[in-house]
Amino acid sequence: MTISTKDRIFYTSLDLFSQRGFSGVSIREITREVGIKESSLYNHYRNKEAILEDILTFFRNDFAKTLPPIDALDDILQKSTVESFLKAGHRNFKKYMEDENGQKMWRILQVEQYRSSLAREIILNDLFKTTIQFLEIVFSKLIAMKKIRPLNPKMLAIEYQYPVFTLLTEYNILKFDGKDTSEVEFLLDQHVLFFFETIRIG
Amino acid sequence: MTISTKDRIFYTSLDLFSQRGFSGVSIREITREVGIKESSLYNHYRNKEAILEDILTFFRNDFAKTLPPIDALDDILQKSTVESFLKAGHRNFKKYMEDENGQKMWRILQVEQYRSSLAREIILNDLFKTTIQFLEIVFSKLIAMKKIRPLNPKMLAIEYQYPVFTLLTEYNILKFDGKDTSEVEFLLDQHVLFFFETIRIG
DNA sequence: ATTATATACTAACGTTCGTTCGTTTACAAT
DNA sequence: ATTGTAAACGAACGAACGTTAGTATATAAT
Repeated sequence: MTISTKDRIFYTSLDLFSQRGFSGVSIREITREVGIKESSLYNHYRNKEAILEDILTFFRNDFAKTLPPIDALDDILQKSTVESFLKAGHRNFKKYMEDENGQKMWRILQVEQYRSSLAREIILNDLFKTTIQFLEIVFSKLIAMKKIRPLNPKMLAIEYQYPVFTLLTEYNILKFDGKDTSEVEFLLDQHVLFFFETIRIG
Repeated sequence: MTISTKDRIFYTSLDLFSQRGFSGVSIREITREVGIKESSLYNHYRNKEAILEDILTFFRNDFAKTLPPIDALDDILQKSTVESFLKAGHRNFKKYMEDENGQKMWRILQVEQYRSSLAREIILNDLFKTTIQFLEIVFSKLIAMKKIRPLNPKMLAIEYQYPVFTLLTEYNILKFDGKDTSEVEFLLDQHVLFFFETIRIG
C-alpha cells in the first residue's frame, strides 16, 4: 500500500509551509515536489487555503489525544508517586517534541498565528487553555490527596507548563538549524526537578 | 518637523508585516499606504528584504537598552529589596509589552523566525540568552548577599523568565484580536509573587 | 543663475501567482 | 464490451509580483 496523492500533497505542504510560511510557498512548488501538475492538485484540495486548514485541524485532533482522559486520572495518581507522574508526562511531551511532523506543525502554528484565526484559536485553546486546565485538575487532586503542598493549583499549572512552552520554542529553532539541543533538553529535565522540589511536602 | 518618507515606509511595513508576514505583503501595498509610487520606495530601500532587515536590527538595538548595565547592578541591588527589584523589572517588561510597536516587532520576529536566520538569532541570543545571563548574574549576586535562598542561579533565571515569554505570547495574540488581557496580566503578577515566595529566605 | 542632489513620477520589464478549462488516461462496476 | 468515475494532463486566464529605466521637480549649495 502506497501513500495517496492527497497525503503526499499534505506532507509536502506541511514541510514547505513550516519552512517558508503559507504565503511563501506556491502551488507550483508543492506540485513540483509531489510530482504532479498544478491543475491536478485541485482534484484533491478546493484551493491553497484548504491545505492549510487541513493541516491545522489535523494538528488539533492529534494533539487532543496526548492528554490522558480525566476519568482515568484518579487511578493513575493513586498508583504513582508525584515524581514519577511528572516524569512520565515529561517523557510524553518530549516524545511529541522529537516527532518531526509535530515540530513542523508547531512551526506552522507559530508562523501563521497572525494570519490565521484558526491558528490563534488552536494555540490559545487547544495548546494553552486545555493543558493548563488539565494540570490544574491534576494538582487539585494531588493537593486533596495531600501528596503535594497546598498551593494555588492554577499557578502550579502555569509555573510547570509555561516554561516548557518557551523551552519548546527554543528547541524548535535549534532543531531547525540542525544545532545541538542537549542544553535545552537538560534544562527541561532540570525544570521538572526544580518544580518537584517546590511542590513536595517537607 | 514631519515624519520622513523612509520612516513612513518603515512603520507602514512594520504594521503590515506584523499582520500578514513578509511574503504576505507586497511593495504595492506598502507604497499605497504610504502614498507614493512603487518606484519611489527604492530611493529609500535597496529592496523589500532590506526593509525587514532594518526592522529587525532596530528591534535588536532597541531591546538591548531595556536591561540595566551590569556595572550599576551592585548599587541597585544594595539599595532595593528583592521584591521591589523584581516588581520594577516586571513593570519595565510590562511597559515594553504595552507598546504598540514593540508588539508588532515581537510578532514579526515570531512570524519570520523560520524564514530569517537573523530573526532566529535575535530570538535566541538577544531575547533568550541575554535575558537569562543577566538574571543569572542578578540571582548570583542576591545569593552572595544572602538575600535569597542559595538555589541554582541559572535555574532561577529560567524559572523566572520563561513563563514570562509564554505569557507574552498569549498577551500578544489576545491583543491582536482586541480581546481582554486582564487575566494574562493578573497571571503575570501572580507569577512574580509565586516566584518571590519560592526564593525568599525563611 | 547654475548646478547638484534627493526624491518623486510614468511606464514598463519579465516572472510568477492561484486558479480554471477541456481533454485524456486508468481502472472499477455494470 | 460499456459506462462511470477519479485523477492525471497541457494550456491558458488575468492579476499581481519585485524591480528597473528614464524623466520631472523641488530644494539646497555654489
